[in-house]
Amino acid sequence: MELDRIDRKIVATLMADATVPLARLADIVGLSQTPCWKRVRRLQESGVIRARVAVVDPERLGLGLTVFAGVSAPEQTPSWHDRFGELLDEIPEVMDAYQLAGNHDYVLRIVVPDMAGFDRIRQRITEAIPVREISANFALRRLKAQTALPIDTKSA
Amino acid sequence: MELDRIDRKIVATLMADATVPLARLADIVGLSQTPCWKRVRRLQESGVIRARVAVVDPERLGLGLTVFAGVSAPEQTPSWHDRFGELLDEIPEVMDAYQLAGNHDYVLRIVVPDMAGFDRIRQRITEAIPVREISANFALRRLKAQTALPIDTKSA
DNA sequence: GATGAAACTTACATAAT
DNA sequence: ATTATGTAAGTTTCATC
Repeated sequence: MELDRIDRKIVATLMADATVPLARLADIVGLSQTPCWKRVRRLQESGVIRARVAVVDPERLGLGLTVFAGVSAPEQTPSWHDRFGELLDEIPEVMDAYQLAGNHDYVLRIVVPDMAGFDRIRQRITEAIPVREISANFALRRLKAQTALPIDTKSA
Repeated sequence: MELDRIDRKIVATLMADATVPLARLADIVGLSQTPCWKRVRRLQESGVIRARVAVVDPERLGLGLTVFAGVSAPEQTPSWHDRFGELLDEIPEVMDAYQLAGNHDYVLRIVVPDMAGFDRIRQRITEAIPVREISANFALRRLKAQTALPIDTKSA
C-alpha cells in the first residue's frame, strides 16, 4: 500500500501521541472525521500501525541496567539461526535483536534490574544454545530513547 | 512512588496494548472501574507511564536500514558530552543513544531509508561536533523489536 | 477498597450531498 | 471528499457504602 502525505501525517501524529481524539487528528491532517477515521482504520488493518502501547519509564520499574550484547554464531547454519531466533522470543529481557553485517553476528539490547540479572540472561542463552562468543557493553546512561520513526510529512 | 503488584499488572497490560478499555483492564487486574482508573491516572501523572503511542512498521514507511553507530569523544569534557546530547536530540533519525562503559563512548541506533541516508546523518554529526571516530554496524535483519519492558507481575 | 449512576466525550456507522 | 446525524461504547466525576 502506498502512503500519501496525509497518511504519513496521521502516522506521525499517532506515533507522537496515540491519545489524540479523532476529531483533533482530522483537524491536524486537514480532513473531516469520516475520511480520517477510514484512513486510520486502513492503516491499522494493513499493518502499518502495528499497535498502540504505553511507554513506561524503565527506571521506575527497577530496570536500571541496559546491556548491549554481541553474540556470534559457532556455525553459519540456517538451523542455528532459527533456533537462536526462537530462543530470543522466549526471553522478555531481550528487548531488541538484530543480525549484523559486522564483527558480531547479532546484537541484543537486554534490559534488566542489575548485573546479576544480566548474568542470568547470559547463562540462559549459553545453556540453551552453543555460541562462539558473547560480548557485553554496559550502558552508563541513556541519552535518548525515541519511539517515533523519522518520517517526512512534507514532501508528496 | 512504590508500585505494588496491581500497579505492575496495569502497566504490563498497557505496555502490551494501550487500547484495552478501562472496564476490561479493571477486570484483568481484579479491581472495579473507579479505583483502577485512579491508579492509571496516578501512574500517568507520576511519570511511570510516559505516553501512549502508535507502534509503526518502519519498512512500510520506507525506513529499511538500521545502523548501530559507535561514536567516541575526542576529549572527556562535560561540555563536549552536553553538546553531543543536544545534537542527538535534533536528529530524529537517531532513535536511541546510550553512553557506554566499553570501547566506544556512545552507541546510536539510527534509522534511515538507505545507505545514502545514513551517510547524511554521519556527515551531519561530524560537521556539527568533533569526534574521534565513528564506526558503523549495519543491520541485516531485525529479529525482535519489543516495546514492553520485562516486568514481574507475580511477586509482591 | 466497591457500587451505581450521571454527565460528558469519543468511536463508529450511515445517509445525503 | 464534505456535513449531518444517530447509536453504541468508553471515560471521567461524584455520591454512597
